[in-house]
Amino acid sequence: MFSKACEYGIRAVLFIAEQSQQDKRPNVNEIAKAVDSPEPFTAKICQKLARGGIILSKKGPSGGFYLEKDSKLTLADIVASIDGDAIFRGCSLGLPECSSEYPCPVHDQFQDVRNGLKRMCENTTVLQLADKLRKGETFLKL
Amino acid sequence: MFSKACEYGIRAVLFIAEQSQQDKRPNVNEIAKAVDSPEPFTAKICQKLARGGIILSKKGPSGGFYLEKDSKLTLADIVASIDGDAIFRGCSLGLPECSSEYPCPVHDQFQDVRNGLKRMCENTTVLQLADKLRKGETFLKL
DNA sequence: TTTTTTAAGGACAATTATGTCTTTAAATAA
DNA sequence: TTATTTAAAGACATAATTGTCCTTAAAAAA
Repeated sequence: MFSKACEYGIRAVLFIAEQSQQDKRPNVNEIAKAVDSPEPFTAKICQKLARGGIILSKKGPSGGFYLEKDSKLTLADIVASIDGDAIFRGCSLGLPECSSEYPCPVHDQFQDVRNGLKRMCENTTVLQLADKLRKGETFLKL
Repeated sequence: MFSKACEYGIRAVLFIAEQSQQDKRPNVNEIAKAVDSPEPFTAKICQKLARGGIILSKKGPSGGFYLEKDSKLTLADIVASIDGDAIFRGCSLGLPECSSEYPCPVHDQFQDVRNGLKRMCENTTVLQLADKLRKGETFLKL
């Protein structure tokens, strides 16, 4: 469904969000440990997310990655930033010209699934998910 | 969402189904042209589908690929045969132990989307889709 | 039987995704 | 100011996916 980079990226952002709520600013090493991902690859992904404005970063001692306290970030923002929006928009059979006027054989069937996915990702905020994490209701590794 | 191999595979099977309904048995060259896919790669995918019992094949002159007239094949069968069932079952964040007792942060949200996808793929038959193709209501390329 | 047509199979090549390492630049603290 | 900590950047390595090519085996037609 998502690329590995996107899986790690979502996990990383959720951890960063949860830490930010506690006024912490984890560095790559801490993030990689918390979400059980390869550290240098995680660094790459965090860089990309920071360049894309999805997360904020600060260099130097006690630096690291963080989110604004009132961030309105959604799952959809993270996914689009790493994997692009093909999963929300593209034809599931890869036809470049697929549309309702010129539909692929599964156009209608996938429309519903894709819209469901899109709506869910747009309506799920990172802060919501971080709350559940903090309460120990959900988990980021193992 | 799906691998390229799976996209080509679904398109190939739908073309084969539509041709089978007209008692034709297209060869790889005809399939690749009809669905606009690279011929040798398409051959590989058709081989795999034939080995998996998804489609039938016949060598020699006037040979090719075909389906039984009363095939009960669904989209889910094709996807599972090429990409496996991770898309229907696996954790969207890649956690190996994700479950309702030990859920990842997006477990509940994705449950619905994934179930929707699964149900749709299981309930959509290849013959249904081939009918629409034959009537010119849907398209396999461009 | 021979030739032709086709799928099957496997080796190979190219591309993309995943993952690592090293150097540089920024920021803080001493 | 200097040393230390950190992200940024880019080169590099590995693995997986995508794609090609060539040989073999099967089947039908001539």
